[in-house]
Amino acid sequence: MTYGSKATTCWSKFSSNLPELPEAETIARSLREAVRGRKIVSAVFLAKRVSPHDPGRLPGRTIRNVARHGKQLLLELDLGFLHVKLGMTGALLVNGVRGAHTRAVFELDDGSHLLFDDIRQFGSLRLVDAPPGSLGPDPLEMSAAEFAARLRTRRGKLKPLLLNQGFMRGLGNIYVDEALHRAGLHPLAIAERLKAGRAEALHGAIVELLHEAIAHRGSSISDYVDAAGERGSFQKLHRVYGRQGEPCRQCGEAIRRIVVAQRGTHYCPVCQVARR
DNA sequence: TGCCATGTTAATGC
DNA sequence: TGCATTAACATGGC
Repeated sequence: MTYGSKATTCWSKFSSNLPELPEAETIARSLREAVRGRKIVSAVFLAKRVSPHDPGRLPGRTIRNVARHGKQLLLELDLGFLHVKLGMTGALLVNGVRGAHTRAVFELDDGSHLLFDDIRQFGSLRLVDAPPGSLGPDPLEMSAAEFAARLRTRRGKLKPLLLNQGFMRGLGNIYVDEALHRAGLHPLAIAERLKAGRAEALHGAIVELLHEAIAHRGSSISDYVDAAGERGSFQKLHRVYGRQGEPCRQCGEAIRRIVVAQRGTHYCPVCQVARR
């Protein structure tokens, strides 16, 4: 992905590939500073796939705040919410350069522009009256005991369960693999069979992982170079994701890659032993 | 060239 | 009901 050029310095890029909770949090924080209090002057949608059904409601609305909801974003307006699903390649750019993958352009009352770029168009923008209620709790807003209690009721495998946004919102493929490694749990382990202590330890690993990733502004796994140097850096600290064949940082064993629930799944066969 | 990567949703079957 | 499986969507990268 390339947007703008190094010669163009007066814009900021709030994006990441494969955005999960830490990337969405990073985007929300930086976007909040840039657009809070701004009024939307005009909104143009360039792709039907990603445009809301009633875009005419947007002009004149004031953006009161920007919140993260799992791995999604909510622009809180003075009338409803603009619900942003980033999908795999969605990006929100303040004063970005309009390009072939720009799907929406919002003109704001201070003269700035907010772009929604999305190469693969898995993302969407919708106007809603209330935050979506169909997702599970946020891992950062849930106690370890609550998490363990929820795990206990599930008979599925850990990997697909943690990817399931209805069970818990915010984790995607990268952070599920990283969390399971930190907790020493095999991706195929059955949720309900975990002892309470191990379930709570998994929650602790998830929270610690997410906080570290947020501190590093998330993971950027594409090779683009941002003019402002605002790429996330957490990809350098991945312990298993994308490291198949490389030595486990904990024990030296080669990281293995298997497919679970149609997703590449990375784990250490020594540190993450399947128990029965 | 054709497959892979990904998140989400839907469909189907057990 | 929950869980597994498969497909669809889009497109750049290899």
